Amino acid sequence: MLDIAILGLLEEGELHGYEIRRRLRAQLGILANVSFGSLYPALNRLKNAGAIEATEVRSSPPRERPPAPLTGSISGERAVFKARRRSLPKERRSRKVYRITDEGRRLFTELMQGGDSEDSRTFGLRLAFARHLTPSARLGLLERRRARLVERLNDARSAARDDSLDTYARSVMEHNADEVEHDISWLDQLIANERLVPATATPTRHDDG
Amino acid sequence: MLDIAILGLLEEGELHGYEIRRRLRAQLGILANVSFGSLYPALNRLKNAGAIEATEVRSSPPRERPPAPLTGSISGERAVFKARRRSLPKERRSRKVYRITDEGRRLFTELMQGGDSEDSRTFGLRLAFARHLTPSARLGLLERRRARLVERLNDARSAARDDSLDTYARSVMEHNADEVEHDISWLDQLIANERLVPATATPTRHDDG
DNA sequence: GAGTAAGTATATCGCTTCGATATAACGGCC
DNA sequence: GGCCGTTATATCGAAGCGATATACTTACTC
Repeated sequence: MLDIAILGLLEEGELHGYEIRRRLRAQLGILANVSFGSLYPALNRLKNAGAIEATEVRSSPPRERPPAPLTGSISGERAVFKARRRSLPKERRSRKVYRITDEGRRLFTELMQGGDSEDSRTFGLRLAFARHLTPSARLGLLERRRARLVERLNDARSAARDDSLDTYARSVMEHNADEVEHDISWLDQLIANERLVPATATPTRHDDG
Repeated sequence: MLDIAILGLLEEGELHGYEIRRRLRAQLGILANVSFGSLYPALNRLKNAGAIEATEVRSSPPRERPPAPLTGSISGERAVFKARRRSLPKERRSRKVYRITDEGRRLFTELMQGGDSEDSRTFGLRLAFARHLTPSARLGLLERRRARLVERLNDARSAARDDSLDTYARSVMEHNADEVEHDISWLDQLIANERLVPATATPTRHDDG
């Protein structure tokens, strides 16, 4: 699950760990509210699998710090320090910048297609990166998800009919079923849209600087 | 999370592992689609914590049916009997029947109240067992959840406004926000209902067997 | 200008949960 | 009699989470 998210982000450019997490939270919200305790192991896992490469970047702005504070020119150092504080908010401490490999791109495609999107998070993630899929793969993703939700709706409705449930449990079950229904009609819209504009769809390729 | 579900079920009568799982799936659906790989460790955990007790039951005489205090309906019993003659003789191999203790009841109350219901599953589980809470605790649960969802709605809306998102990602984000909004108005109804009927609320105490 | 709070960045630990799998006993079926 | 499906308990490895540790920088306050 995390693998899809990481590879999907790295498809668009190299990033370091902290930034990956920041973007996942900002762009995908609850879908990928990921903690470091899962992110860093996931990055190592992907690195060991050859899906990504890491480069250690030392905090090296073009200007070097004076090697030794030998003399009493404290004011000189202070000036440098001050100037630095103003002008370079960019380079911080050592980071590991991750870059996707060919194997990673292959794996990404595989993960995007394969398996069924059991939970809504995995599906949401896949759909969020759906521009990387071919139109037919995209349609397949939507339709498989829809089929699964129809199954679930049946279960949810029959669970809600259970006589042994009290007010609260029943309310939860009914709300649950309503949400699944809502999800299905959302998917129906997406599917209809896919079918209407098969050729016009998403010229989202952009040249990266 | 599982602890709440297990203790909540055992509040209403003693059950064995397999049956606990069956009921969780049937009655709570997606909320507690639990696997044995989490159920049995959870049962052992609770046992070690003194929250539940286990009794090994050897293949008892086929006459007795200990497990089901669910319905009092005659037709239901006849149906069970008939089904039994055909396919399921009900008493099979050795089982471990679990029973909640006083400590377990204390823990259950604590888990039901404590912490914030971060994910919707934990909240749904708590609400499904809300009849065990006092009216004020119930109201608190609903209001804390509502507050959290309002926060989340802000995040979701601002994430959906992000210009860098393509059609698919934006659709996911917007759908997400819509669902949160829907959740909030559902909660508003529940809260209004709680406030309207504070005395009439849920005399759900039932005499068992 | 010193102290400190907050932000950036990587990493690990223990715990929970999941999916897969093993094992075992029994009934139904051909 | 052999095999499959159901009931039942249990364990394993992998994945993910929350908490925590460490280290460096930047920003805010007195």
